[in-house]
This record gives sequence, C-alpha cells and structure tokens, in this order.
Amino acid sequence: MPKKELPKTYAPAEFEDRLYAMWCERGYFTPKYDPNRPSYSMVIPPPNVTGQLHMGHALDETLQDVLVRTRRMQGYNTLWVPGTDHAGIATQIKVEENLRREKGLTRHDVGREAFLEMVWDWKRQYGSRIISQLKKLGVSCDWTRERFTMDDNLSAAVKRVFVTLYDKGLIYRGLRITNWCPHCNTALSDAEVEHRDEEGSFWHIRYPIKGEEGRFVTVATTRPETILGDTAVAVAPGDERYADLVGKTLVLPLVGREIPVVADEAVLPEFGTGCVKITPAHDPNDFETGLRHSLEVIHVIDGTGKISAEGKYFGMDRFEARREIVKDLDALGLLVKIEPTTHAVAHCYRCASIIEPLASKQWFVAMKELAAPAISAVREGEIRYVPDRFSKIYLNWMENIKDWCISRQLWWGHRIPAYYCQDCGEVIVSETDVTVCPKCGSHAIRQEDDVLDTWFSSALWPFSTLGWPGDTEDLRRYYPTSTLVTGYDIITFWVSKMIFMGLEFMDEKPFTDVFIHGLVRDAEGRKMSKSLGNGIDPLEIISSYGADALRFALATGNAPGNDMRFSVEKVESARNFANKLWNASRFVMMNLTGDEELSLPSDDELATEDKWILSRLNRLVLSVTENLEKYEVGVALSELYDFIWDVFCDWYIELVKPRLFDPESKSAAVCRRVIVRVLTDTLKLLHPYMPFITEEIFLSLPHEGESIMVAPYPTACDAMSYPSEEAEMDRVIALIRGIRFRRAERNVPPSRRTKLFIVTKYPETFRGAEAYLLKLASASEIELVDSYSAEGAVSIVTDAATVYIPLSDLVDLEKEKARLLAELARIEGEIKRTEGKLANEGFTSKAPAAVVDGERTKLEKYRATEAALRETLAALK
RNA sequence: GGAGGCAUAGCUCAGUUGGUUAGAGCACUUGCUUCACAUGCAAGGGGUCACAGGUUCGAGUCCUGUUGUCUCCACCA
Repeated sequence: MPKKELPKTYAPAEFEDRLYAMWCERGYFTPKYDPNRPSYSMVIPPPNVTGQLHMGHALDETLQDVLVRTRRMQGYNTLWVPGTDHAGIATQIKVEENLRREKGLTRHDVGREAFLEMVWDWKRQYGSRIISQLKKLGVSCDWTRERFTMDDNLSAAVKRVFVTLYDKGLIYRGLRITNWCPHCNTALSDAEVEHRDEEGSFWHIRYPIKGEEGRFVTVATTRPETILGDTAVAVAPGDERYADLVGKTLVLPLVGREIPVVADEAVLPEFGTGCVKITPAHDPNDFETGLRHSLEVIHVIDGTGKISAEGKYFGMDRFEARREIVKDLDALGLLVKIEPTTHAVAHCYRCASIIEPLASKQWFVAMKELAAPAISAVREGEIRYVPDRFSKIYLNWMENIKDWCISRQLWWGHRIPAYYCQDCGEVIVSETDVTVCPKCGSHAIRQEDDVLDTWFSSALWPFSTLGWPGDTEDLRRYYPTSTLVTGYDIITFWVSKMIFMGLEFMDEKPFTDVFIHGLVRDAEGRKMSKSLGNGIDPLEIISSYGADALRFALATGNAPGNDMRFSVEKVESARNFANKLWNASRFVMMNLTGDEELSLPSDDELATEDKWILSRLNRLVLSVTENLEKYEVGVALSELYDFIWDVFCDWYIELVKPRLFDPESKSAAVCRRVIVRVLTDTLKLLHPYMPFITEEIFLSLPHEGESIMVAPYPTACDAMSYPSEEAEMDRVIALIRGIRFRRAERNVPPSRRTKLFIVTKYPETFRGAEAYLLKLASASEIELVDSYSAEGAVSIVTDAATVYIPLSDLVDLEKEKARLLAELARIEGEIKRTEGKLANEGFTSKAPAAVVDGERTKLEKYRATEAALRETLAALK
C-alpha cells in the first residue's frame, strides 16, 4: 500500500459527495444475501414526497443509518428500504395552491383527471428532491428498492387489504359525525385534529315551552348558530328541576320547529344550565343522543362552513351567522346572558381552520377486532418499545381505540375500490375495475369518489415495500423487519397501524423493536416550524460543517425518547471533533512508512503504553457494541469521543512521539503497527456515525479491503486485555497530572525543566516511565531515591509515588506544609469514610463482592497516600 | 379530566439492573506561536442532584407526596 497524505485541513465538502457516489456505484447498499447469515432489515419512515429535509428527518435517518451500518459491518444481510409517501392532503394542498397562484383556478375548475395529472407532474418534478437530500446525509439505503406509496405494487396491496377487510366485515360505510375541515373540504381522522383551549362565550338562550305562555327552558351553548339544526333539548334523567319538562314540546326560536324535551344520561346536571340543545347533524355527542332518541338529523351547515338551512341565514358563513343569530335572539328577548368561557376548539392540523363536526357518510375500519392482537403483541413483549415507557402510550391508545375513519374527500390518493350501481344501489367492493353490476346487470356504475387516508397505505409499508401481496424472496428474507426508528409523535398515527395490519395480513409482527426518539427543537426549546421561522436547514449545516458533523451533533448528548435542542454550537463542537480526528490521522500518516504490516507485533515486542492503549481499545469495542445493542446510541458515541480525544490523542500520541521521532528504531516500527491498528479499529467503530471522514481516512491508511463500509466490525477479545499494564500507565498518568498541577500552581514556566526525585515502591514502573516524564512533565532528569529532604522542594504525593521537585526559589515552606496538611486531612477523611463502610456488617455481607473489594483497594491506596504524606511532612521539619 | 415526560455546574445535557470522591460539551479563570490540530495544548474554579418523607448496609438512581414545567390523550354542551 503506497503512503498517502491527507490535506492539511479537514474539508468535508471535498470528499463527502465523492465517497457517496463511490459507495453507490459499488452497490454496497444492496445486500448480497447469504442464507447462512442472519438478516437485519429496516424500512424508512417514508417522508412526504413533496417535502423538504428538516432536522427531524436528519435525526431519524442518522439513527437508522448508525444501526444499519453497524449491522452491515457485523456481517448481517442488511437491508434498509427507502421510499416516499404520497401524503394526500399535504401534497394536494400544495398543488392546489400552486394552481390558484398561477392560473387562479381551483381543482374543480380543471376536473379530477386533469388535476391528478398535475399532481403526478408535481411529484415527478419534486419527488426526487427529498431523496437527493437524504443522500447528502450519507444514509445507506438500498436505492434499488426505492418505493412510493402509490407505486403499482403498493396500490395493489392497498386494494387487497381494503377488499379483504371489507369482506370480513371490518370495513363499513356509515353515517357518522366526522371532523370536517371546511378549508381542505374533507373529513379528517381524530388524529388529524388538534384541540386548543380558546376564549369563547357561553350563550344562555331561552326556548319557549309550547302551550305554556311565558315559560322557557334555558340552554347554554358555545355555538348558537347550530340552533338551526336542533331537534331536541335534553336534561339529565334524575334532574328534579326539570323532571316535569321531559316529554313536553318546545318551540325552537327563529325556526319555529317543535322539538321535544328528552332525558339523556349524557347530560351533566351541574354543567351550564343542565339543559342541552341537541344538534345531531353537527355535534358528535348530540349525534349519539339523537340515535338513542330517534331524533331527526338536520344539516344546517355545509362542507364549506356556510349555512345551508333555508331562510334568512342561508349562505352565510358560520361565524357571520353566529353573530346574526345572537343579535336576533337578543332582539326577541331570548338571550339571557353571555358568559365568557374557555373551551377546547378543534383545528385542522394542516390548515388550522376550525373543524366543523358534520354528519356524513364515510368509510370506517372497525378497530376492536384488529386491535386485540396488536395489544397482546406489545403486552407480551413480542414487539418491544425502546424506551419502554412508550409502550404505555401505545397501549393506552390501542385499548381505547375508536373506529378509524379512512375516507377522505380528496383526489390525490388511493381511490376507494368501491363501486355503486346507479340503478339498483348495489355496492360492489373489488380489486379490479367494475363496469357491470353483478346484481342487476346495469352498466351505470360509479366508483366511489373518496380516496383513502394516507396512513392506510403507510400502514402496509413494512410488507408492501417487500413485494406483498406477491410471494417474494424479499418477504421471506427480510420480513419481519428488525427495528423501526421513529419519533414519538407518530406512534398513534403510524406505528400502531403497521402493527395491526402486519399481524392481520402477514400473520406476523412487522418489526421486533420500535426505537423511539424525541423531537428536535431549536436552541430555546421551541419546536422548529416554518411559521416561527426558527427551523435550521440541515442542508445548510451540511454545506458549512459537513454531514458527519451534523450526524454527530444529532446523535450525541441526549437520551432515547427525549427531545433535544439543536444549536449551531453543537455542530461546531462536532466539527472540531472531526478536525481533531483528521489531524491525529494526519500525524499518524506522516510517521508511517506506508508499508506497515497490518498484524499486531507479538506481546513481548509491545511497550507498556502499547498494551495500555490496546487494552483500552478492547474495552471500548466491548462497550460501544453493548451500548448499540441497547440502542444507547448517544452513550456509545460519547465513549468514542472520549477515547479518540482524551485517550488516543492526548495521551497515547503524546506518549509515543519520542519513539516515532526515531523512525529507524525497532520500537518505532512496533509503535507504527500498533497505532495503525488502534486508529483503524477506532475508525471502524466510528464509521456508522461519521461515515465520510472515517472512510476518507481509512482509505488513506494502510488498509485491507476496498472500503471501511464493508470492513468487519471490531470484536473484543481477551488476548487484547492487559490489566496490569493499564494499572501501570494509570500510575504514571496520575503522577504526570500531579506534577503539571503543582508546576502550574507555582507558576513554573514550561520552559523551565526540572529534575525529579521519585520515592516509590514501583521502581520498575517509573524507571520505565522516564521518557514519559521527561516529555510530559517537563522534567530534565529523573532520579529514583529512597528518601529525599523535602525542604526547598515541591512535593507531589500519590498512592504510587512521591515526587520532589527542587524549586527552592519558588517554595514557601509554610505554604507547602499547609498544603500537605490539608491534603492529609482530606485523605484521612476518605480513610475514615471507607473504614466505616467496611466496618459495617450490613455492607460487607450484603454488597456484591466486587464492590466490597473495590472499597478495600481504595482503602489501601488511601493508606499508602497517607503514609507518603506523613513521611513528606516529617522530612519538612 | 386522564396519562406521561422533565427538574443534576452559568447554559445544554449524560449518568444503562441502586454501589468509588456525580460527569461531558459550551461558557469562565490561568499559562502556552511544544515541529497533527489555536477548529489546538496544559492546569483550574464551579453542583444541598427541585422540595419533604420513606425503603435500603448504601439513593442523583426505587416508592409516596409537594412544587414548577413541557407534552400527549379526552365530546363536558
């Protein structure tokens, strides 16, 4: 392998795109299936096809890529399926807005066919944008398997599922109150509605009792305009105040309709006036009440939010009508009072319009039967949420589930495969187009106009992307998938639906682990949003700092499931880390001959610090691997950070510089092999997090294989464990730190090198450490002595050694004594505490042996330090 | 109304089944143009782990309550 050199500065823009193109060209992202190896598969949570990459995606994809790249290096058949979602409402609204802006037209002006063609055009134009943005992040999805929820095969899956559920009686069509958005002009599922507390008014209105001149019933309402659709007034069954009213007839003000007073258990006597006006067509509770009392359903507001009831208010906007009606009631003397109140108002999650509850015919999935296995799969641990607390959220929702409204009055989406015979009224549900009525033979067939909820198709994503309803190799190899990575905000929308659909149609869970992460917030903790304008564009971060720095910033410093604050400072810090690694690698390369053997030297050739770093590396491998198994992505990464920066750069490299600067020596040759191994293994561990920089360095180092991406992941082994060398180096490091501290405290300039007199019971260790002390502790000379007169010297006492630095000009005898006494007092405190612990029966008998041993070792060290301190103090007198 | 999260250094956050003297990054102080890196090196200061009880040999960690804060769910007209 020829010697290569890295450019002086870390400039990610110069190699990230090049490396990504190389990986793609070589097909590394596409698994080469080996039946003897286990599979690890994931499906991407499909971003909206017309969307743009935001920080939430960046976090989600980074975490997935970390898992996938690790498994791939570990030798699994690793598949990560990418794709996009057609995102019904979001996409349709975008195209509609475009149409209005450019041509001043609505979708109705151009018609269904032409409009859909426009959406497809839009999709063709912008659908690849989010994909290319994902690629900038470095994600290792198998692009040969890219899917779209409206691909032919995925649409076929949707039809198959719809028809099957319908045939089983689990899909039905019914008149229900649905959340209607007058702006988007469609029904919404409960999940698509956001409730916000708002200031409003409580209007108390009198309804005259028929035949009893001057007697009224007073109702309280927050929506007086719905009075037009009232078909009853209800009171609580046991309410004595109104017991005599039940069964009487009221005359509806402004309308004149006669309506009954009924007793209904849904009424809370203590709330409002205890009398509730019932508007079955425009309120979910009232609808239910209406069913119980066979009340008429009278629509008075249409889908655009305008009054549809004949009469004075016809055609008015609902809020205008409200004002008019209140005014008119007041004029009639029927308005008793207006009470200010706060109440939850439903808004469309897309356009924020106030939702109008509307009774209409919609398609529903009956959820009870489907939910049961989905509940037990999680309850029995077949599917595991990480962190576990999210299973509570899931179960709570699943156990209280209501039927799922799946029809949407949109054009963009999967058109419901139901057909109506115009002649005999037959409803036909079929996977194939229907042109003839099977019942009456009529050709007057019309397909349902509505399309399905977007989540209907994404619920099938884990198996539809693998080829279902076909019987494919991919399904056999990669289903169920291993891990689903997503944010907690989408558990009820999506995760839950995949679970019951997977169990129903595959007879098997769609994934084993659900790894949940939090939301990315801005530096002030606010949600990033377009309207606030506080969003940070991941692509801008990538172009200024590199994808690796962004990935690092997102993957570190927060625990699973917790929200994180994102700031440019974090990215800068990540970039600095990359730069550190870059420069350490440059240093290593500068000192290589380029033809180093990649095997490690034998044990007896290794220096103490070599064994120390190899042993530390071995522990790092173990710990990083274990943490990744537990999805402790952030912990694993911070361990890598500490190892690379503190252990490798600040200590190992500094320790071995003298050896490397004498390139002809045998010792240098040994060191070169060790340092290449340590750096390479560290790069491999880091690669899943920072794929680009690690690849760029890996390829510049002497290496085996053509890419770090497909290099085997390091494994820990006992042969690489050197506990006694670790202990030895720790003694030396502790002493060097002590010397540096005292020198800094005494303001000894770095240029002033000093002789060290060392008293120790580990003479071999410190004789062997002479070179380290000369270099890292600004020593001019080392002498091991049996004792030393402390006068005129600064002393450093550790449990392993006492060092005296003759600095008579800088030493204040009294201060030195006071310092040693303070140190002694502290150590004595520690001894007392530790002794107390060890004298405690309960502790020694109940605590684990390792903990007790730890305390004993500690005590020994304290005692050694105490003895050394006393000796030094004695020598001072 | 129900459920859940969070509360640890000036700031942002780690702290994995309870077990050394509670950690990191940023910020701060001091000293360094040391030939990989000033996007750096060395050293340092800084915490009553929100509060009150409890369990335990031992609690930042487990339990109960209180306070503050955020989020989700929910039809009180």
